[in-house]
Amino acid sequence: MAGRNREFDEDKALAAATEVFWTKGYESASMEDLLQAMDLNKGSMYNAFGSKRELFIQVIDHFFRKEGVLIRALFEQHKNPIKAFKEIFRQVTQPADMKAHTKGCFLVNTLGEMSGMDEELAALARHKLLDVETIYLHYIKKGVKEGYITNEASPETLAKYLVNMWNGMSISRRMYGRKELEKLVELQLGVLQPA
Amino acid sequence: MAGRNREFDEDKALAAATEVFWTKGYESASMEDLLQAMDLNKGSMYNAFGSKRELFIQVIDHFFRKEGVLIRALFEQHKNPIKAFKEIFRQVTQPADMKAHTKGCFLVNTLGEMSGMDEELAALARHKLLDVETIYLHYIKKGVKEGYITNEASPETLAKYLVNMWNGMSISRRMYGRKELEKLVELQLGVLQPA
DNA sequence: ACTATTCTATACCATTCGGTCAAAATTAAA
DNA sequence: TTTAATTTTGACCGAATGGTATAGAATAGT
Repeated sequence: MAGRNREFDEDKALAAATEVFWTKGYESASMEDLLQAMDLNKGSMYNAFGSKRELFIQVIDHFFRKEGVLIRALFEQHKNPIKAFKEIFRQVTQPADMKAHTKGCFLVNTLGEMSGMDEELAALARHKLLDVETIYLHYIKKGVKEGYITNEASPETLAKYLVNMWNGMSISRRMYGRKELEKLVELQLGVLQPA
Repeated sequence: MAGRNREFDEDKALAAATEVFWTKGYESASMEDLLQAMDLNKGSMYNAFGSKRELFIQVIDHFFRKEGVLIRALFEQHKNPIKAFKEIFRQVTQPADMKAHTKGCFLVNTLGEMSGMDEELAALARHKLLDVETIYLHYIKKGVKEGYITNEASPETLAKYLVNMWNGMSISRRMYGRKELEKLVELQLGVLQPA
């Protein structure tokens, strides 16, 4: 009841696959691309993950497991949730590098690509984005109670508003320069505390 | 110096191809899909359009030629540009059918899919969206002069704000139901006339 | 009527696609 | 040390991909 040990690090393999899927999208990412990035042979990959589709599902899960933690951490670092949102949107206005800028948001990309093509994978991305909304909602409620957020719309609507803002900026970042994006962030976050 | 006449209607062929590209995206739309929808054989298609890529370029051009006219017409129908924007976003909250709802915005889909894969096609979609922005800008300026729009941000920023709102809603429509989308439209268009 | 040109229709092509399989290699339990 | 389980490796596969070539039908100018 035993066998040969795995030689590759599953986490690193998933991270490498994430990069490929994120950059190219699901359809355009070929198994050859993925195997090369993951540094695996076909057999190993299919033995470990089953198929391209199943790999993708694991990649999305793996991605959000890490991302969710980061988002929560940001809100915990700031008493004022608006400050946290500013940090979140700094990823958009001041991306690490040009490639990060072009890649956009993995979940938004996936929801866009898979809608109408593969409802199951679309739903996967959609649910992760709704999980983000749930995180937002929690800290927006807190922000309203503590007086940081004064807009009279319901926290539920405000949470959706911010997810929608994220969705929009994930597209608009491919259209506008840094200054323009920063003005958009300022205008849109201003809605949370009307004059 | 002559020859046989074309038997198919180029406009109808492009419209049929638009439907396929819009629903499936560029990569996922196969030539077989396209030829079947356009009701053409390979030879005719390659003779008339050159390649899948060139067909796509023509499809995008054809699409926006019609769409640009519709958008301008909407603004001409309403003295108050905010009313026109409400009409524009009614496409999102009250789509013709479920399929139209899932398809989203052709230009947003294309910009998302092609960014990082084919910069030329991405730029094509981006420029069309910037053309939309230019139309918005024109009528926003008018709306400010005539007192319909009171937000003190520059018309240029407001135009980008509305394009960004469109981009966001093109994704969010795959996440939320009608009522929720309507609340988002209300909240976001409210920004144009602060209390 | 003739000829040049352009259309349609279909057989065909090389390449790439995701995926399978069998053999060799490795390991842990018995 | 044997045995059974598991992974790695790379050859292999059928199907689908975008694209080409060729033959025949139709239509224009001469």
